[in-house]
Amino acid sequence: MYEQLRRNLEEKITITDDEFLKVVQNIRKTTLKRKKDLLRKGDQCDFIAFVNEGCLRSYSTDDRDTEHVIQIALENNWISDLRSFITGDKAELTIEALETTEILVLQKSCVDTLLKEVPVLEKFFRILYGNAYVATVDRVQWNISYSAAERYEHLLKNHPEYFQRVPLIHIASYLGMTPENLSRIRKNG
Amino acid sequence: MYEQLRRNLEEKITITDDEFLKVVQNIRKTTLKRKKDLLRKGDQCDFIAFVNEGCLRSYSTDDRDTEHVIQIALENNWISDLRSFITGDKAELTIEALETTEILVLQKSCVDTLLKEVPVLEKFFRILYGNAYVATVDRVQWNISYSAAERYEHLLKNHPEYFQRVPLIHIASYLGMTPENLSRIRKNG
DNA sequence: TCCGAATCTTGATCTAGATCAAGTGTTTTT
DNA sequence: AAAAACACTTGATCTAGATCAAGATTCGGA
Repeated sequence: MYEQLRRNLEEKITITDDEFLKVVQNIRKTTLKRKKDLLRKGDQCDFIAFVNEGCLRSYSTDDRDTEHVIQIALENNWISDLRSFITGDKAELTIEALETTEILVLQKSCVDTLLKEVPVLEKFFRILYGNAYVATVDRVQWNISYSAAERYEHLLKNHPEYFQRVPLIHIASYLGMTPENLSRIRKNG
Repeated sequence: MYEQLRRNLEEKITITDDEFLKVVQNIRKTTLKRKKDLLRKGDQCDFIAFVNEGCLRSYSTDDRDTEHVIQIALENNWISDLRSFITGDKAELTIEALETTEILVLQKSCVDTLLKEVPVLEKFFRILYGNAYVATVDRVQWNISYSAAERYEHLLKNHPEYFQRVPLIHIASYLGMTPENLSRIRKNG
């Protein structure tokens, strides 16, 4: 049940059975059906979620009601509106299940308690934020520096699994282009 | 000398005189002349720098040798190639002084020691990474969602100080547009 | 204080990618 | 099993912003 989570933590930190038990005690397991929202824009995001099985996307919605996919999270990844989680501001993102998805939810209030009980988690969160940062900087640089076709090739190389699981319409949005354009790129390139 | 740094730390954490002294002992003060590089692409970025006085920019360089400004850092801000700092990979960014600039440099090796001596800095770094993340997500969302003119208005509102200090050519790059386009937007809008 | 380099502006043209529109194919739900 | 919603493709057109070019202005180092 929690082995996958434990492995994920141990990629970043060393944790004792006792400490891990404390983590588990602060976790809530949930299953979401396809199309169901884990978080809605405007609510406060007071959790981070670990994907055990399934797939979610987070997206923002602009003035013109256009959706922009920010993150795609398959199993063994964390998803949240980290900005809202960190600052306490209202969420700008909506998080939606793309398939029936099982997640482990870690509430912010629990995190605060846990950080005192299990200080090594400070390191875990530092690394988690660091990785989130690196991934996002990557995206900024790619969006700035490369053409739509180049961005597509890069994602296909680095995340081929997305193309097996996620509708192209969401991948196009994640890549910052229209589905029509992605379709044409796939046809030619 | 170090009051500004102390205030910056205390915006995020509570730190004792003793702890702060340990931080200061691990810091190196440097002054950079205009146009001089603090970091060059390809080197490892083994530090983070706090700007005491002056102004720096970080930028990436793509295949076509086009520069893309990633960060503008005036006094009281931290600058680094955080990705390289975190992962140990070679830096993709160059950091250059835009004016004569005084910085406080915190070496990665010192950070590792410091984190053991002053555990509260784990929290500081977690927050620093968190803020870096939030700022970067902001940028992704703005670049995705808004037109060049809207991005300009937003930056003008949130960072009017940039327009007093930083050449428009770098601001244009930061905003993801050509200097010509920025010039026209400023003329009309 | 002067010279060269950097910065900024304006005009003319070009293009990657968006938008609009319509049809086909494929899941999901009932 | 049928209907409805969703996903994908292809074509025609449009446009924000890039690129190219050239002149005017400002800045900063010797």
